[in-house]
Amino acid sequence: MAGDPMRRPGAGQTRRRGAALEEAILRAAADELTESGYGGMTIDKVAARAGTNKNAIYRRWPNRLALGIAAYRQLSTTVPIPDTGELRGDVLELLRGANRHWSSPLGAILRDLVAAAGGASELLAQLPEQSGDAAAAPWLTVLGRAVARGEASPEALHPRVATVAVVLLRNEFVMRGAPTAPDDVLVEIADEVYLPLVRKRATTPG
Amino acid sequence: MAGDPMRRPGAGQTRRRGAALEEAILRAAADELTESGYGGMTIDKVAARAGTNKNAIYRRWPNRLALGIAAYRQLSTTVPIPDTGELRGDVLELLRGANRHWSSPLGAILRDLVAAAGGASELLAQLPEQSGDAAAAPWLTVLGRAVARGEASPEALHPRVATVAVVLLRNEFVMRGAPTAPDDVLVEIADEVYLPLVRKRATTPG
DNA sequence: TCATTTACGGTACGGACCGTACCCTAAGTG
DNA sequence: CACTTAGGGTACGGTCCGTACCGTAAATGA
Repeated sequence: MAGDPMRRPGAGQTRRRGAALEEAILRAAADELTESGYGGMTIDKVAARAGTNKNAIYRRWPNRLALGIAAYRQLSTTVPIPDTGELRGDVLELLRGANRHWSSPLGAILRDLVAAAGGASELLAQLPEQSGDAAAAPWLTVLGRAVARGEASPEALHPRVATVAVVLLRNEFVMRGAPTAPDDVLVEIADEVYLPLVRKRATTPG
Repeated sequence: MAGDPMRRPGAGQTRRRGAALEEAILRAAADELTESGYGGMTIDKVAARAGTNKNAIYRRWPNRLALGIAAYRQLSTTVPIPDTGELRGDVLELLRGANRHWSSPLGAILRDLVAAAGGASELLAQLPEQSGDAAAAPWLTVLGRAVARGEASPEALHPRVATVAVVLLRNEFVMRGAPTAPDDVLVEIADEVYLPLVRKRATTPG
């Protein structure tokens, strides 16, 4: 399973081209990413695993980072939106999902990619979870239901407000290098920050 | 100013040792950091600029990252704590300071270092602004005064709550690769999230 | 004062990768 | 069945890390 080129060694060596080859490269790159992380994803190794060579890769992607981002996109999955019936439960569920994601190997890869992009927004934009509104969508959905139930204020239906909780959690990973945030932290973020923020609040003075 | 070894070329070449040499190396590394960023801070270049060689460096730091962190500490300065007389003014002032910091070359260096540490908490802890409570201190001070004035709720005097604003701003830098966050964003963070959060709030149901 | 130990400086090297170049050949194309 | 396009094999230059070795200046102490 590791290191086996996709080409059958002895069989009729039909030489892949175009899309077929591209998919093989992406699969190989994704495998390398999950096995060794972005730092360990070497162009030579990807080429070897895909049963091709560096030419075919550099003909398609300008550099290692671009390949890494493309490969990561194959690995990222969409988040299921919880519906526990009350806001707090949904919030904790979303936070736990994010916690699992960021503490998984996938999370480490994503952090490395973001770091390697070094603020190049045209590259960052290619990462699914950076697409801003894409990341905000589940939160807005959950909040929308809470607003309908009267649990949350309509003013909270604002991307920056809605995503506060997950941004705080992400900060835990970036600053502390924590492997996994303990559940206390999630509860604290929810109870001390997020829920007070989005619940119906009195109009504030001056 | 660039590339000049600290040793006078022709003069009596008194060979530096111990602390004197260590300081010279750190100065050279800090200069390289500001000139070329962390990615451009090469061990060879640091050694050349310090007028020494790689041995002297590797005898003191185990690798490039450790040297980078040590050098960065020399560059980081402490934040002045604003006192405008009202919470909103202080918050915006602190946010603007953070904005300047993160968008400066120093901010890029810090991001690269955090990224290179890749979650190694023993390294991250060496960075001044990661020391958690150190970063929270100005916010707690400003909030403390606001609480005394009756502008903020005492419950806000909690590191995780107090630092929410700057965490959100930092997120702007990490996710978007924005050079500088426009002032609108700071105002939005303050008015939409932070101030509603820390102002006196009614005890929440359930 | 002089032998001994310690720490620097010079230099070379192995090793890992990146990204590029060349050349041959299989796969598509008309 | 030419002809063009895209893969595959391979080699190479270049950069940088981290280590090793060896001669020598600086500290140490008898």
